[in-house]
Amino acid sequence: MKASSGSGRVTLTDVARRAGVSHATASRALNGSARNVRSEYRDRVLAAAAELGYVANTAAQAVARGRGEHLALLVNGINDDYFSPIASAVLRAAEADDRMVTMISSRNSPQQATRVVSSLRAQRPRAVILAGGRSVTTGVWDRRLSDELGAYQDEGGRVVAISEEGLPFDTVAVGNRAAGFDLASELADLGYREFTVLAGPPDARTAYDRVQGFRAALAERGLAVPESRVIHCDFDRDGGYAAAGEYLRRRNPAQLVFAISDTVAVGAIARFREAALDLPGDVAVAGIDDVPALRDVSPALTTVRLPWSEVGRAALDLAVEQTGTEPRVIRMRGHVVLRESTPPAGPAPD
Amino acid sequence: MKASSGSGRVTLTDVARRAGVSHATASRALNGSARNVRSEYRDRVLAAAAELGYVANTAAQAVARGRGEHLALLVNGINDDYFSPIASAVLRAAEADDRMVTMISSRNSPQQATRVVSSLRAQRPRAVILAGGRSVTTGVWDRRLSDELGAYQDEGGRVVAISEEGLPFDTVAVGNRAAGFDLASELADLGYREFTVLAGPPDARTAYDRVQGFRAALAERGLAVPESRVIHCDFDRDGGYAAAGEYLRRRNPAQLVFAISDTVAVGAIARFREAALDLPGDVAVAGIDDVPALRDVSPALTTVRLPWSEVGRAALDLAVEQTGTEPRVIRMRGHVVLRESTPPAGPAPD
DNA sequence: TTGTAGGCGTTATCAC
DNA sequence: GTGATAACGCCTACAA
Repeated sequence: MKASSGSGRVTLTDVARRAGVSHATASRALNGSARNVRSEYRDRVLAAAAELGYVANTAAQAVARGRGEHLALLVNGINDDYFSPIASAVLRAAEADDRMVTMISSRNSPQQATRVVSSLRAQRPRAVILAGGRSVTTGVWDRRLSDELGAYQDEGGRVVAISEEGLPFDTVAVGNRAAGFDLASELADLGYREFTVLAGPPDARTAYDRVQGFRAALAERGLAVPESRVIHCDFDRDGGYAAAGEYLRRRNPAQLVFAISDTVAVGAIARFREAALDLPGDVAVAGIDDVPALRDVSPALTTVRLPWSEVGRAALDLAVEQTGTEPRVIRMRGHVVLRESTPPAGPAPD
Repeated sequence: MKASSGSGRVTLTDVARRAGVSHATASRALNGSARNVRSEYRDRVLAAAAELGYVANTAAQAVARGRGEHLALLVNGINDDYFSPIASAVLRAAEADDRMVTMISSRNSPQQATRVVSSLRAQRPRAVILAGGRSVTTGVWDRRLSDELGAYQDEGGRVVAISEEGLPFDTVAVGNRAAGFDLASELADLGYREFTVLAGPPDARTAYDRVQGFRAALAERGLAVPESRVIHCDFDRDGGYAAAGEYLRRRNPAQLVFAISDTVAVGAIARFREAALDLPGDVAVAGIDDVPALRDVSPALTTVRLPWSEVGRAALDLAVEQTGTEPRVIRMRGHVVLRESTPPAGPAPD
């Protein structure tokens, strides 16, 4: 039944020989596109392959076809605590499609990124997906990286960017600006008027867009966030913790603290709790992302759920679909989830 | 400088031609092992490669050499909320080594797993790492999967298993039993005497080992967990939530609820909070894993930190090191982290 | 040290 | 439909 007996690998030639046909026929029966093989032969080949435990060599296929079938996923760092929801969404979509994905991290560095894309290029994947997202600073997209990706495209590869708009590639845009906008709208509707923003790094596009959207919605209502109430910080839990400390230090309390992400919000909450603040009594808190691992924080966090699964799905479709056309951009929008951390507020602050 | 000009891919032959040497020399200068190439030629080749933007085709290399340089990582599912700490540890180690990793999920199913290993085999990676871990049921390791992995080994590939002991491969064992043992020891020292165990699935090896260790430590002290206080559940947050509900229903309160993982513990805590229990006043809670995203739950969770980074490192070393010897096994042990959720307890329960 | 030639496992082009 | 035969891009004896 299973002949893992011999120590060597089984090749197509072996299968062909055993089936009494040529390599060509065996190839066609097993992996070929045109299904022009007499069923008798086809069966013999399939049987032989099964008996020998034959497994096609994708590397050889890749060199013969000029390109592999797998996808490459470029993330910009692998944290211990959370895995980029974007990356895991892409992985899940790929799983559903039975696609292999090779992951590689750019280590948050443009220099490394070009090196890394170069070695991605070496793999000749069908497409590379840029799962940039949260911590990507605008600076990462320097000239060389673009060149490298351009070269890859020239070679016939597809590039799909997630959440990084403005790149000359197919892109799936998550509505970062919209997320901020919708959140601010709902909060204003709840009666909030005075906000402090934990704004993330000044050069992080994602963070910037979220803050922009937030402010735009407020502006429509004649509200605003003065610069004195914008606190920049790292795009993670500790950044939120530190920023919350700064907030306390400034002694300029707001009704609500808007953190550009749930992780930042959680750090802030931890800090507030240390300061014995009552949440949401003393201050309300809201984030963006709706990270599942944080469902059980208390108070339950108001946030904006981003449609990561759909984003992953869309990215995969873009990566696989054969379109020689212009860069396409798919736009997605999250939705606000109101929870305990932002109860309805009185019409005016103290 | 950079000639991404032409739309075709640049091959070794192109580089050789431009440098005025043979394929062979170019190959040796760029990727070869023996450094037997006159420095003048070498420089010319390197220059030509740079000018042309040459990137070696790993697929072709893999065909020629018989095996690729990348690693394959088999996980058993990709969750939205957290990414297996094992997988991310392996990824980080690979990143440090500049190794590419192709990820694939077995989808928690033995049938799928064999299929999946088969397609892994097709990629001819240098090694495949089994990042099984938490949700692997013993049943997953059925005959066919082993056969498939065996065949892969026969072909010259290396297999490294993480946290799944007893397999005929190199393995990095995390001390699951030890984790349970150490935790129970510390808790007993704190004065706890009566425990309920949220034990995870009956057929999950990891969970089983943790419970075993827990009981063993208690036994040494003349303590025990009666079967009536063992509650099986899914190995995730919702499992913990449900199990905690069952605990409440049984009206058989214990001093401490031991959940076989932090995620389970968090679900339980959520349920307890809904029931308006005071934690840790009414009941203490402890878990295992020390998942970073859960650092800020309240009360802060007593747990066992497992050395995932070291595990990942070790797995990578095993995967890369050339040892034709017997299956090696590296054993690692975590350490207990006592926090608010398990304050010192009085010597006797009520 | 360098180049020539053959081979790695598949696919693709053509005659048959 | 099927089977030689030539790519595919690279590596590696082997010979020079």
